[in-house]
Amino acid sequence: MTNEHKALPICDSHEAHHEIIDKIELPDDEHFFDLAEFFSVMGDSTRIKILYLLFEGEMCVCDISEKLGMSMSAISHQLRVLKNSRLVKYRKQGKSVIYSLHDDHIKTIINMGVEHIEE
Amino acid sequence: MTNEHKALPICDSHEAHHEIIDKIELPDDEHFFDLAEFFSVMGDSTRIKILYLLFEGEMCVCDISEKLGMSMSAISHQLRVLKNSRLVKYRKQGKSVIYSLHDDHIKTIINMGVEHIEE
DNA sequence: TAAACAGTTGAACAACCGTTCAATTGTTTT
DNA sequence: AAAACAATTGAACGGTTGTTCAACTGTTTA
Repeated sequence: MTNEHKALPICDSHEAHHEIIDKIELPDDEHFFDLAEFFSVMGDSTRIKILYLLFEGEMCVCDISEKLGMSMSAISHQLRVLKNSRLVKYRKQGKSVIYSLHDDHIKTIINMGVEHIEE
Repeated sequence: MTNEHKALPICDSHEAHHEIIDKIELPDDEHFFDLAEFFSVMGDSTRIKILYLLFEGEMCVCDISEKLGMSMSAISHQLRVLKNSRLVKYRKQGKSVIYSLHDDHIKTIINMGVEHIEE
């Protein structure tokens, strides 16, 4: 850890800019980390496809796997990520594990994304 | 490309499930790709920090760089990503390039993320 | 109890991504 | 015209991530 503070750039008009930017208070790094992590989870097309399927109702791993044409293992790995971020929940029924959306506001978030890319 | 269709799993109750899941129509792959790409752009803490700063008003690369304690190069690379996704826009002023939020609904999207992680 | 089945898990590999570094562009100042 | 400055760019490096494969768990069926 011999890292010293790197000399950061200071542009000519900084005397003026400082008055403004010094007043800005940002949340902790942890806040940004969590937020980025959440959006990262949405940032994979397989996971978004799974969420789209679950818009229609609960579904077992096998169904999702078949509908998306992907291995159960791949789907299971992704469901774990979605579960950890509280985007989906599950219940067990015999040999099956049945997944569903954790709650309904996920649809809203995705729709905001849809609006952005379509505008 | 000798890849044949892999044998996909079919669970016992699929006779029943098929009636439901066969009816589900998903958008094209491109739709999911674009959507995932958009959320991926939000899925990096440096980029979210930049957007947070721009909530407060327009800012040059130099200011952002100093406020976040990161090199101008790193910030510039990220601003390019944000620009390509139409999350920020810019204008030139002398030697400086001044960035601002592309529009206001970005705040809304981020706030939905904040709500999710805080609930 | 053994076989079949739905699902999970961990390791491994390739593809992707963010930062650094050095070189470069274009504008302004001297 | 030369020097200083704000910003961009491309290559390179290390770290992360998604899928595959094989092994495994737990439940149900024969």
